[in-house]
Parts: sequence; structure tokens; C-alpha cells
Amino acid sequence: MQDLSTSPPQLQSIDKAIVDAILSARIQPGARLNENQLATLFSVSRTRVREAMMRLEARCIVTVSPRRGWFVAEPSAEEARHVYGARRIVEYGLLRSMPALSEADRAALHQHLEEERQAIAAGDRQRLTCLMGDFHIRLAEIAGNPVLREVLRDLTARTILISLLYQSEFHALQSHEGHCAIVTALEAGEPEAAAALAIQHLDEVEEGLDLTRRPDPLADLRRSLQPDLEAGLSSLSSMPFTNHR
Amino acid sequence: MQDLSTSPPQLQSIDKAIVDAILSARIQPGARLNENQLATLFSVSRTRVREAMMRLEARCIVTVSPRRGWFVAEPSAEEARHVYGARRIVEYGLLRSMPALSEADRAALHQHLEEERQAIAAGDRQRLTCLMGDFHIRLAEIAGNPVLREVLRDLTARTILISLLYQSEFHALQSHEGHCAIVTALEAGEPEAAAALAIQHLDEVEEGLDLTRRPDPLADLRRSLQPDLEAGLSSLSSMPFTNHR
DNA sequence: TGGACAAATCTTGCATACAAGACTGGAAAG
DNA sequence: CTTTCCAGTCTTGTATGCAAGATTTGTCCA
Repeated sequence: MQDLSTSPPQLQSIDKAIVDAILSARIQPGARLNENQLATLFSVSRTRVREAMMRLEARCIVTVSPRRGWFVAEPSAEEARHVYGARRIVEYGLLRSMPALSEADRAALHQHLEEERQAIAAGDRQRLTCLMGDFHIRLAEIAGNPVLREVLRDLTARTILISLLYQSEFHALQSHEGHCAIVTALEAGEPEAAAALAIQHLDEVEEGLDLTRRPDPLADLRRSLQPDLEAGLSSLSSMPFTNHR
Repeated sequence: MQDLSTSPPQLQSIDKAIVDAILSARIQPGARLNENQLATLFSVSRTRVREAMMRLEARCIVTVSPRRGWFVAEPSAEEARHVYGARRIVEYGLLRSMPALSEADRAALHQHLEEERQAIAAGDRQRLTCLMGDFHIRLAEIAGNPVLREVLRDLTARTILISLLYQSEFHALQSHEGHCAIVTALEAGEPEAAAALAIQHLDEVEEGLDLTRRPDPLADLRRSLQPDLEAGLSSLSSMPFTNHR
């Protein structure tokens, strides 16, 4: 994503910037979104920031605590289950009804898988998180239904927040292999098989969550006080979103 | 729905009022939503009206034409196909994974079907439109996934707009029988059959659309100048939403 | 009579101002 | 030393004001 502070304050760029920050895991669930700070950051008035927040709230991506502030959503364990349930249903149906892949589709998917491989090799976890979610959105794009694409885009954003809250361990390789299997099935002209694999894939990912643990209210404090293990990476994306409530 | 002009200006009541008006077909696609009029109607300032519009825009229920105004969405024929495609996928998956009906669920569904019958008998088309959409939302509620319920709520609202734009003839009885069949299959403990019936039902409804005809830009003017055939009904719901652009 | 131009009006886009609730820090009392 | 209360500060909630673009209406000219 481009540098926020220099980007022109185009319409809906605020929404996009925040969603992008979530999709690439540069912004944590529960992070405070201060209206004034965002306004100065985007060189607009609070009015437009608030409008963006309203839109994002309608998409369950941020929540408002009255007279206290806006926060990136922190899906509950129950909500997490529902989001995965919804994804299973949507992606199953999507893949099952998938038309035969065009040459361009195949190339795009292979390109994507290649990027996943590179991110794994480089150990670039932020990029990986982004790619892992994007894979499913690309499938929706190929399926050619923009309505479901929008639905999946929001579900993916929420999924990433869920991962950040509950993921005990991230089996990047396993997920990548799941994606490969889905692509292979699609190429073989077996959408039913691809759909079944998608369910299996989502099951595996959900399996990797620890939905019993309550979100740690001290998480961001803990992170801040710990020696910065990924200093090189995180300093690259110096987002001014504060995580401290 | 309660009378708009006397309802307290609670939070998000504006959103709900407009969505309700759409769900009960008391407001036409393409209808202008004047900020000032809505503000005075709800006894609030334009600020809150605009916030509501932003939320509804994020849900594809209203659109904004820059510096011209807000309008209830007029889904294109292509969008209509995508909405139905999305509904097929979501509802198929939803019903397929439906748990066994509890006694309360059964009662609620039968109650709903009974209301449909009454509306048909009474020839109350507005109420029928509302009930026809509500049936599918209730299924999502029984399925117990609030995420998909929200998705279906918005898809239903868009479906109603589509019907108002493209429906050549409304086979109320056919739709009702489709609903009955679905309920019967669910009661028989055959969610797969219910899912298949839902697809068939949606196919039938989409079949009843004439997606070739372009929306008539003079439709509302035409309506206004024609002798009011349903004067008794439409005068009951004297919504101040203007349909004239 | 028809068309083009221009003024007037209306409506939204955006910023700003003020009010009200929530939080913080410190002082005072037990 | 702990707890409670209160003032100060910060942040959001809401209204309002002004500017800019769009539409409409009325007039003038060919």
C-alpha cells in the first residue's frame, strides 16, 4: 500500500487504507482509530473520517464504543465460528459452480501461488497473511460474481482479525498446500472436488485456532514491551495506528 | 412499521426505516432520498441522515450521484443475475447444513406460511412482498448463523428492488408453494432436498423476471398520472418519499 | 416556434463549532 | 496507605454554515 500521509484524500480512500491495513495485518484487532489523528493523517476533516467509520461499521470491520471511540473489530469466539461457517457455505457453493478456468485465470492463480511460495521462503508473515486472504477473493473474482466477491472480501477481513486474535500457530505451508490442491482440482475441471477441498482447507485453518482463549486485553502492551523481534519488518510500515487503549 | 414522523430518532432508526420501506415495497427503486426532507422527517440534522446514507450505500441499498442526490438503488440486469446467483449459493449451503428443526422453529415457519396464505387471500401485495422476502431471512435465523443472516437480509432487500424493476408477473401462489415445499423437506429431515428445492424456487422466481427490459425512466411519472388503481392501499402508507427525479 | 444562454434555486460536500460524556490525575479524607 | 471525589482534559455526537456543482426556469434571439 502506498504511504498514507502522502496519498491524496480521494473518496473512500480512508476506507480502503484501513481495510488494506487490516488485510496486511499491519493493524491489530482492538486498535483504536482516533478520528482526529486519522483526519490529520488524511488531511481532511473529522466529518469524512466519521463517514468512513460508518461505512466500515456497516461491514462489521470496526466498532464504536459510544463517546469512547472507534476500534478495529475484535470478533468473539462465537462470531469467529459463524464467520468460518459462512465462508464454508459461500466458498463451497462458489467453487462448485465455478466455470472452466480460462488461460488468464490459470496464469493469475499460478502467479498468486508463486507469490505465496516466495513469501513463505522469505518468511514475510505480513505479506503471507495478505496473500492467504487474497487467494479466496481471487477465486470469487474468477467465479465472476461481484456480489459474492464483496461478501468474501469482508469475511476475509474479519477472518484475518480472527486469526490475529485466536491463532495459536500458523501453518503457512499447510494453507499454501491447500490452495495448491484447490487450484489443481479446478484445472482438472473438477469443481466439486475443489469445493470439497475448500471445506477441508477452511476446517484445517479453523482447527488451528484456539477459540477457547479469551482475547488478551494486555496483548498490545505486551507486544510493545517485548523486544521487537521483527524490527526490520515492522519499521517499514510505520502506521500511526495506536494499539494502546 | 411505525409511523415515521412520530418515531423517536433512535440510533440507526433511519437506516431501519428505509430498509423496512424497501422490504415492504413502499418505496420504489430509483426514488430520491432528499437529505433535508429526511432530516426534518426524523427531526434530526442532515449529518445523521448522511451517516445513515453512507451505511446504506456500503450495503448497496442506496446510491449517490455526486452533488445530485441519494437514490434507492436500481440494480442493473447484470447485477440482478449476480444477486440471484449469490442467493442460490448462500441459500443452498444454508439449507444443506440446516440442523433438525426444533418445535419452536416448526411453529414459527408454519405461522409464517399461514401469514403468506392470508396475504394471498387478502390480495395484500405489499404485505406479500415483505413476507416472501422475510421467509428466507427466517431460514437464515433458524440456521443460526447471524453472519449469513445479515448477508441474506441485504440480498433480500436488493431482490425486492429487482422484482419491482423487472418482475413481469408475480406468481405469488407459486412462490408460496415453493416455500411450503422447503418447509416440508426440512420437517422430513431432508436438508439436501430442501436445498435443491430452494435452488429450484429461486430459479422459478428469476424466471419470472424480464431482465431484457430496461428500467423505464418515466415509470414514476407514469404511475403518478395514471388513475390510482389501489388508492385504498397506497393511501394508507403515505410515505413522503418522492419518486420523481 | 424552437433553441440557446443565463440567472436563480436547490442539493450535496465538507469543514467547523459547540455540547456532552468518558477518562485521568491529583488532592483530600478516612 | 487506600479510597473517594472532583476538576481538567480529551474524544466523540450533533448541528450548522458556507461553498460548489447541478438543475431548472425564464428570457432573448434567430
